[in-house]
Amino acid sequence: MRLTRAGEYGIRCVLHLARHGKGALVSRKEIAVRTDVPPHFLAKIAQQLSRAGIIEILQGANGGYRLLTDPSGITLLAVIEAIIGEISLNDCVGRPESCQNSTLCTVHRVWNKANQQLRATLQETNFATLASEEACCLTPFPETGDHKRPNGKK
Amino acid sequence: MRLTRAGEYGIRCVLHLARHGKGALVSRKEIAVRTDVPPHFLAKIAQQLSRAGIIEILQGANGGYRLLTDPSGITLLAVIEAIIGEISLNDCVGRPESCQNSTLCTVHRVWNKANQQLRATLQETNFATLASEEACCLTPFPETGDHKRPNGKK
DNA sequence: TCTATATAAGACTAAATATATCTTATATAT
DNA sequence: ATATATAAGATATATTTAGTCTTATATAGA
Repeated sequence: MRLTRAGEYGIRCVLHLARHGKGALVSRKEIAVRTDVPPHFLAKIAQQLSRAGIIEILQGANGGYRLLTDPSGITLLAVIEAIIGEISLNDCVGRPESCQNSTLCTVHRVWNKANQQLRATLQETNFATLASEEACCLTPFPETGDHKRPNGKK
Repeated sequence: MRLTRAGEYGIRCVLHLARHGKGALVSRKEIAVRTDVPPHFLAKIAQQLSRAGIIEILQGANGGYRLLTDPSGITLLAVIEAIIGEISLNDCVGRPESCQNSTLCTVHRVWNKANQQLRATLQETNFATLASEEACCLTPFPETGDHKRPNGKK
């Protein structure tokens, strides 16, 4: 498991849409600017959210994105997994062939427990709650628009 | 957070040592073969475990590694964080300057909660327990010794 | 129907990270 | 002294992630 930039951006996107409520159409450009996500990158993320049934994409002039369901029915888990796939903390790298019986492996049991807990926690949170509170990952106003990679670590 | 190969290898290494008990000296070569970890890579990992005070490294002829403390006092969390640093699910990428007040941000609160849970779960597990049970990540007998990257996904 | 505007989709580039190896140096038992 | 074992850092390679660019498609409105 790793919350990639794409996953983070997906959360921002849905959070922004959630503040407009279910069905409200918001242009990709507005979302991109307000959430500080590169427009083309946002397009990809939106496609994944669309395939997951979370948003609807409207093409053409005056197009944009909108939530298909009420924010209260959209969990943090659903959004994240729409982007990065099902969360799994333990990749069981190196020796997958011998890991079929992972119920026998004590190490994997721990990882699996942790994994379940993590997914449960993320599932408890919905975007109605998130949108009603403060978030530091949405800009109140347009930004400079530069998207050089920060070289922050980890 | 991501359990890298190095982290996985670190667990295997300590698990193998734990089966020999505190203070028992095991050569790097033996560990490398039995845990299927490239010897030079193991050396690096061992250095991190050593700096973390988990193992002691003995140089010279008949050298090797050994646990400094009883396996029951070594947690899964300690080993993992010795290798990959403190676990953090949320990198808060993109906008670290505005994330100082993460207590205000509802999204971060969720991540932080999940993060605490995860670390707690990994801390509950010690290597005496792990070593007493079956594990699928240790080979009973020496392997071929080839270390091509598996191209398994995710 | 034409034009402007908006997104779709995939190729492509660049950067960061992870993984593994190689070389030279150092320590220790015999 | 010598053989054996690990230390430490440089280097190479692969993979993944992040972001951009180009061409195609869809829609509203003149």
